[in-house]
Amino acid sequence: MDVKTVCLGVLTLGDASGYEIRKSFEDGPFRYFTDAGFGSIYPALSRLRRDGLVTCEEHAQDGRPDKKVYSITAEGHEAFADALREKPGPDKIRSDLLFALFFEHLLTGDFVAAAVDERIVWYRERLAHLEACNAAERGAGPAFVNGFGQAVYRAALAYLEANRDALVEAAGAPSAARAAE
Amino acid sequence: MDVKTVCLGVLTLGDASGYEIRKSFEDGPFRYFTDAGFGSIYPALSRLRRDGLVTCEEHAQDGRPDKKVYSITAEGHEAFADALREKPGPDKIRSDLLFALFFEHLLTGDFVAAAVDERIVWYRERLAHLEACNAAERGAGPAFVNGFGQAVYRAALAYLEANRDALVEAAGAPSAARAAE
DNA sequence: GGTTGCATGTAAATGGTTACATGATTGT
DNA sequence: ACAATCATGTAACCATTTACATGCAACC
Repeated sequence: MDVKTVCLGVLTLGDASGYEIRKSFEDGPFRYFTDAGFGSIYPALSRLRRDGLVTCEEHAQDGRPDKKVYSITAEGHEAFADALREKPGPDKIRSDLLFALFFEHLLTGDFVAAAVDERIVWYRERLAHLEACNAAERGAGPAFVNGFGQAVYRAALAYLEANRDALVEAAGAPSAARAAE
Repeated sequence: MDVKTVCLGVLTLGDASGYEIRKSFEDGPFRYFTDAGFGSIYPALSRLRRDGLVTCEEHAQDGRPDKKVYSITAEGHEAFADALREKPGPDKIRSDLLFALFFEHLLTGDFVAAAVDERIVWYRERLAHLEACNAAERGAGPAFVNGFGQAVYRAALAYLEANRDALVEAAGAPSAARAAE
């Protein structure tokens, strides 16, 4: 999903500034779809405005730059609905860690153990965040998406926990063995 | 993972041409890490060669362009091992479909049903492919990665199958209802 | 005094996709 | 005849990331 479409999606839920949209990418449900920073959001909003898909109202503030609050227009809604109906591309899992672990024979047991343990903690945090969301109140769509995320994270976490030791042993643990002597 | 590193990784498994590397992105285990096309692989190989991380031997062929077979060098191996040891970024799931389903209230039941059913078939195919791979023979790393993929795909598939009907109903099915009258 | 949060944006660099360009062979 | 497979590569375009640039307020 390109940044423009995701911004449009956020704006269907209510008016927001570029800063607030970014925040919603950090905390909100969109965290699991995009991680766009200011450098892509601000240009995206400018283009959406130029194309008439959003409007912008400036609210003066003291000691800070004007807050620009964006609202989606009727054309924006239409463009967004069109984008949603486009044939979605395939789901993708991208994991630098998994790529590295594929080459386990080039790594030490120490490294593998640390990396997997760190990822287990990370998945536990993510899962707790999803469980705390209470997405059911937001409607069927958000609940479905939240549930999907939970299912996938739970599976990933369980797999890492169950297979960590075997992989660490296979990699061999030179410095750990030395320390145990 | 950038294309250069993935190419290096493929070459640690054996010499290959750009064309063969691309093929391995379609069929092999790297399918789950990248989907780079020729337009990124050929420039990546040129840069790797320029930087001395790979060498290239041209094999003349009749009626076809020379086949350029690349081999990883000692410096290449070193650079690859360094890349593997870099702190991996977070795992990412990117799904256009899930994004669309979040906005279920803007979609028809028909659309949701078709999209989810299609994705169920897609996950079943992917899962079958992973199960057929017999990654265990290739070593502990490949087996671990393959198992992870299976675990995640199985969870995704089971979730879609279990929650499809509820989401379709929530979206409402205007044209289906009309047809049933 | 330093960090975090609020608030906006630009510019350069990176990286990747898509389309183009070529051309023989093999299978339907 | 047409599509697919083998085989390479370039060029234009697009999107995103990263770094820069500014500046106040609140908290520790």
